[in-house]
Amino acid sequence: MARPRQALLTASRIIDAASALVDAEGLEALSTRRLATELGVQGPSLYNHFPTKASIVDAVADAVIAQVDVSAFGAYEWDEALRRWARSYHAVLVAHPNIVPVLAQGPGRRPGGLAMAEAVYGALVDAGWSYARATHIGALMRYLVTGSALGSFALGFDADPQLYERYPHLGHAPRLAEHHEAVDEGAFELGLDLLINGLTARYEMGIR
Amino acid sequence: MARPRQALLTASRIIDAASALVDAEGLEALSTRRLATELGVQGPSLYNHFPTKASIVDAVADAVIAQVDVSAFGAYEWDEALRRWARSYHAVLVAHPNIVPVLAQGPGRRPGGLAMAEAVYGALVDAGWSYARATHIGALMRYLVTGSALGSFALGFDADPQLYERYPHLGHAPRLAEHHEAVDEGAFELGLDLLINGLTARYEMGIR
DNA sequence: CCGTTAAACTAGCGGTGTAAGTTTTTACAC
DNA sequence: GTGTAAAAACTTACACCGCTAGTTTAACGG
Repeated sequence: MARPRQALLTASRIIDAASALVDAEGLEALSTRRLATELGVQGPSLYNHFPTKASIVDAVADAVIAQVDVSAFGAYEWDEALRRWARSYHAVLVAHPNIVPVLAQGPGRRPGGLAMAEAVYGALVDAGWSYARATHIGALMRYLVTGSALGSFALGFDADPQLYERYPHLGHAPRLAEHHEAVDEGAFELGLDLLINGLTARYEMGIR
Repeated sequence: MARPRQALLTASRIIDAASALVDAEGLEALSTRRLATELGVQGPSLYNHFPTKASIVDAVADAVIAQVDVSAFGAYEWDEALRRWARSYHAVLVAHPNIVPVLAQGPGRRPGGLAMAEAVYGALVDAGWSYARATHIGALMRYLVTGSALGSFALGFDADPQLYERYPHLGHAPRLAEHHEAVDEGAFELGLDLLINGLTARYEMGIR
């Protein structure tokens, strides 16, 4: 087949297929040949639309970040906005856990990530936080959200009970997987409460 | 060369060389052939000592975790112990950033990681925290430490100034890299303060 | 209508993890 | 002491990887 009358591929078709593949089978399953097969095409054809595989992965990551709702920053006080944004951010990452390792490396040059950073940082600075503190707060929220999405804490423990015989306090560890959603959500919500309540207290004391 | 009189490889020589390679050139540079070359040996010889490449990476990760100081849990109150442990954990990860993506996936079956979890969880439960809350606190601390080590927040922004022209609040972003250590440390210390002070307040109110 | 660009193809390079089988040495049982 | 089994190196090779180069054909702009 030479050039077809109707293009078989578009950037968005590629991103959609890549996202589906990563969601279903993980980052390791995303190879150029595999992705091309999924799209009914040969591997190198992808390079007519993206310069490298990394740029495809980046596009997938940015499509996920674009789903995060930042509208709270125009509608609520900084603390409530931060809380609502963090929950949306967290929910999106939990829905697409396999791409989190890419997101955890930072926004890079991805427009969605930069737009989100702009919204957060702008709202904090507008509320009166110093540039340095606004940066710290943005970093902290990213630590909490990506840390909690990057490999479930509960699922990070191997389920083999025999493994824990030598650790008297870890007897419940192999059963963590059963409640992993509750464990991970509980930790996230506790962290969110502690961070935002603590920040609010400082803010009201004038430490910004 | 058949079997040599003196074994060329041992598990610990392999782990040492792999750690050095990962520290110096990153996880991507760690290939079996490259590692073997570094050890003066052919690639497949590694498989006489480790079943898979993943098991080598795991061993490297566990050697790093083993450097974390958990001795504070026997010597201080739970909150001060938590603070000292977290700082040691953070320092170790900052010293070996390239292996953090592996650590962030959880302890798995690695003895060092399990021993650390045992120390933390045991100390929290002994201090009176409920099983559920102790789990949440352990998870939270891991989120903060791995999140802050997994790709510097400050270095996660591309340094190209042109990239930020459309984002009025991100004008300082390209210069974040200059102060990245201070930014990342500041965020980590702020998070540690907020989390532990918040937990202490709850603890003293009897919410455990 | 003609030249350029676009979008598919095939062939192939150098790399990856690792399985299989070979050779030689060492350690141990009788 | 000798026979045997295990250990630790080797070579070869397979299937896969990201990606480059060059080819073919269709669509588009002047």
